[in-house]
Amino acid sequence: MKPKADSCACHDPAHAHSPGLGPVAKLEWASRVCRERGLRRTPARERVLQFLARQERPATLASISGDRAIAAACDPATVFRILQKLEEIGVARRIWLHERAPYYVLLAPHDHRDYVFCTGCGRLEETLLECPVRELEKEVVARLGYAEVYHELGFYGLCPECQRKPKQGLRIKSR
Amino acid sequence: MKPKADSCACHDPAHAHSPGLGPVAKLEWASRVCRERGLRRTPARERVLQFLARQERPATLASISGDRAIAAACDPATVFRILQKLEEIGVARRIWLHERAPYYVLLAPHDHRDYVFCTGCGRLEETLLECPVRELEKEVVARLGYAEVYHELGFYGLCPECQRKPKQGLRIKSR
DNA sequence: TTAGATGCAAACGATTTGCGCGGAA
DNA sequence: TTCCGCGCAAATCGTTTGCATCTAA
Repeated sequence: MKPKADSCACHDPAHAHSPGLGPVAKLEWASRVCRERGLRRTPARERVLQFLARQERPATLASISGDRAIAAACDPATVFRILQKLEEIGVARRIWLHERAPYYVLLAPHDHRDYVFCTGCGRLEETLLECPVRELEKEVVARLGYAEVYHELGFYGLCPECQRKPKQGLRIKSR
Repeated sequence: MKPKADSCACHDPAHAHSPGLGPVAKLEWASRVCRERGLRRTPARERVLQFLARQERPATLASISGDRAIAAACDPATVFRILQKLEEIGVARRIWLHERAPYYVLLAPHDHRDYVFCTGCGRLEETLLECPVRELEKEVVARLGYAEVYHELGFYGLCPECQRKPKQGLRIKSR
């Protein structure tokens, strides 16, 4: 864990946070940061990074370590530790979306997405809406004195499909 | 659980969501909704509601059931079930703020707050900033077809105090 | 009188850790 | 040759549930 690099960990307010890189560039960026931070290159981490890079939305530890290629090659505990490390060096972020289990997202410079989570079925999708909150981050810095500020914006509601279902199983199992 | 009332469960887009009621009015509102929904009036729930009503920020199950008055009077499991029920009838909401344990907030008509969470020490405070996201909720309804939409906006960063501490214990224990 | 609430203790689900081994640097 | 990273199994943590009892209505 060398104290080397200062690669973007997405805290730079100058970043546009919106369009985002493609999976390839993302993976490249992530690998580079890992290397710069002195992490050893291991097949396990390589797979996890690949998986995350092509993900369109946050993934849980279960879904990651459940992935065919990953499950075949490495233990969930390892995946957990990899994710932990990735978060530590600012390559991934752990977020909570009304579930007991956290989700993980690969960060990437100039990238920011917001999601809608269906409280009926748990479906998760990008809003693709212009996010007005980045301005507010500045306020949090200026008025409240916080540093390295980022935000998380989540929408919750019933997706069209769940609206058609009987009023019964509306809310997802509370766990 | 009678299907009676239709009291505001904070999904009405007409609501201003901003200033909010005082603790007393809040408690009154909550009690009323409980009654209308056919919940029995019990001392345990009364205390929990009182506690939540005077809270300025989201509270965890642990902090609630750890409260002197509450701990003396009822079991954590009971508090859990009360909170569960409150959420069910739209009086409280469960949210996640980068912790394994969820937080609970008492809802109230015309009330909406956003918080900043310090990733260094876990401190939680209101931003008191004008929240621009309510507009976006409409978009989520209009463009994505979701219903009963609400949002959650959280800011994360290092509070002034934690910025002064050594770079060591910066990030809170990941658990 | 009766269905909803409660307490206690046990069960669970998912993360997190200890430990000894193996492989990248 | 050294540590970092890995797998396996066990520990933890906080939530969630089963069941018998109590109580508001």
